[in-house]
Amino acid sequence: MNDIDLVHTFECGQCFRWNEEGTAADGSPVYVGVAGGYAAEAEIVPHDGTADLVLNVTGGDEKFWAEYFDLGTDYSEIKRSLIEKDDRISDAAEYGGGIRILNQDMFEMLISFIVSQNNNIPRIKKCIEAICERYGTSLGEFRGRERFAFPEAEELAKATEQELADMRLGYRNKYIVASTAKFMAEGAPGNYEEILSYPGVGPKVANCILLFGLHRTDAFPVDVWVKHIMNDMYGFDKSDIRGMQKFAEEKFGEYAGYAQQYLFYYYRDRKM
DNA sequence: CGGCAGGCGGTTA
DNA sequence: TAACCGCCTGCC
Repeated sequence: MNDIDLVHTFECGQCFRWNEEGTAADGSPVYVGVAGGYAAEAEIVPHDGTADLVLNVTGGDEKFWAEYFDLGTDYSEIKRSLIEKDDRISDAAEYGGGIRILNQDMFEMLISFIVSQNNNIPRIKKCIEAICERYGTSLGEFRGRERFAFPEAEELAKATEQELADMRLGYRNKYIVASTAKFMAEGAPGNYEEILSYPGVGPKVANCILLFGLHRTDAFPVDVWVKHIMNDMYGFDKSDIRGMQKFAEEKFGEYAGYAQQYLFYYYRDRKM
């Protein structure tokens, strides 16, 4: 399989619990993370002129991990389709060509993207790790460190606003407590309107949850970076979020989420 | 010290 | 329904 690269996949802003923790003999990065309540190590190993994803996991069957890494999707076809619709995206689709949109847990996405608002990635990761260590189940030691699952809603429901405030989550503490309670009471949200009804969830966060938690690949989250990009590449006024959404819907359709990830990853490395 | 960051929610007009 | 502003915190 050629359309997979761990740096592209884990550094494009979609997940917060995978980190490069070593290097393979050939110099390629080795990532360690937790997904679905299992700790895992991931690396890419060259094989017959292509690349194999090799996992060392503490649990989860082959089906789970294939689904998690979206291995059943033909990304070459997606990139071809996007470039055909708009050749301005071709450089970005090539640059981040190994991105895979992970199939992640809905509740984890809900809380993680609430934490992400007005925040940067290193700090988001620290906050989420602190939540996992305090409220999540221990998975025992893996690769030299104790690992923790992201807490289930019933586990996180034990958290108080004060505890979360003490963990430096800031004004988001109220949203986490309220959204966890809502999730417990109503079950997982299934569409944009339901996601948007969660406290602390606005349009940007809701689109992230749609894309990463429900794999709704037509979702197109517009954050400040995407505003910069849409202004720079397509001339949109930075305040015209509705225009950007409409453009993405009409131009990229069911592949808008992939387009957003390629553009985001491409521009982020260029530090506009 | 002030300004800002990968937004949201409440208040205005 | 658009525009504005306060907000926790960390970093510059």
